[in-house]
Amino acid sequence: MTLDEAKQHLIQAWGTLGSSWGVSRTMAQVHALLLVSPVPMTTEDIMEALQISRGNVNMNVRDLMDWGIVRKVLKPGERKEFFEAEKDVWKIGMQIAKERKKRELEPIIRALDQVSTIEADITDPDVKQFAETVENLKKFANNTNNTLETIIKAEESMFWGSFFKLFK
Amino acid sequence: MTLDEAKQHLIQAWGTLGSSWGVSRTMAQVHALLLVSPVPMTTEDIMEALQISRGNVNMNVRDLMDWGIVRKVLKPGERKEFFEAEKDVWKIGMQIAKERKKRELEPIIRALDQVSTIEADITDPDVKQFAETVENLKKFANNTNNTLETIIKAEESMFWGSFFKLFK
DNA sequence: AAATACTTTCAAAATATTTTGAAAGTTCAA
DNA sequence: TTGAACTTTCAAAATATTTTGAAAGTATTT
Repeated sequence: MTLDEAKQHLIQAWGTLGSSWGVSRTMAQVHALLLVSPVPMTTEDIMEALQISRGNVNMNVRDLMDWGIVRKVLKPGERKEFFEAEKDVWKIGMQIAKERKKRELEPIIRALDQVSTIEADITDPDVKQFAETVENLKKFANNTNNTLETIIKAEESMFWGSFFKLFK
Repeated sequence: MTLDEAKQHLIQAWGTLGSSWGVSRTMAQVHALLLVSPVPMTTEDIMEALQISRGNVNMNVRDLMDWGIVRKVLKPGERKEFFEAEKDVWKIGMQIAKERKKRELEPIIRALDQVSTIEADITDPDVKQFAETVENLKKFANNTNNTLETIIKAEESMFWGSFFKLFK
């Protein structure tokens, strides 16, 4: 398998993985492409490599930056913008966990809290089952939230730990 | 908020959550509906509650059964099939983790292994970056896989633990 | 101030996914 | 064996999502 074949394989697989986790196929592919590139790429490089339009690249790169896993790089003397992906796989995982927690876990916790304000007769089996299920979902969601919080905090303090070591 | 309003809210929120995690909105809604129902429901009950077609209900219920979080219930003397959701939230979580591991994590690990068979000059920086990134992705994916495996196994042995206690 | 070199936006087009419903299939009782 | 009661399938229709590309916007140089 040549490098280009291998890259194509990986980009395809990453796109498929993305789309089964609710991330658009193309966004995942752009991410994979930047991930395996040894140097930052321009919009045109990406258009060329994935055969997609300028607008599409622009949009997906912006989303990846919103996720905090791709950065804009400006080269002195160049007008064009370059993009590079975070290469530390653990950091990528943490960043995605952090964002999904904020974007998807916290909203569902708020929705569950809302829905708990139901005022009704607890002797009605329908009401009872509902209240109980919601209560259990809340517990589970809060647990997940706290666990992630702990891991993310640990990760960040480890980062600052190594950061400060540089100055010892 | 009345029970019906609360149910509607929850079903909506669950649908939204599902679709941001790559599960079809309707499948998540059917799941939520069964989750808060105190009794098993028929295809027609579900059609009525969510205002969707028979074929749609049939398909989504089948998928939920494939995920192992909804069961078919046959009532003696009734021709119709009833469906009920697993109510134990922790079990639901474990079951989903188990399935996604099988359906999405393991395939990507295989893809990464495939892509590592690239035979090329390691002094080429392009090849080097690629090999390194793939290596790191593999480590991360295998780690995740093993962690899940451990949790699932622990969960299952706990289940068998409590199961056998019944016979003491 | 105008020209150049880019980036961003967004309505329309293309594509992908989901939904429908009627026909085919199945099961069971008479 | 037939027919009634149900479930499943799947091609076509509806809907949702993604993609395009050209126009508008922005920043920099001359």
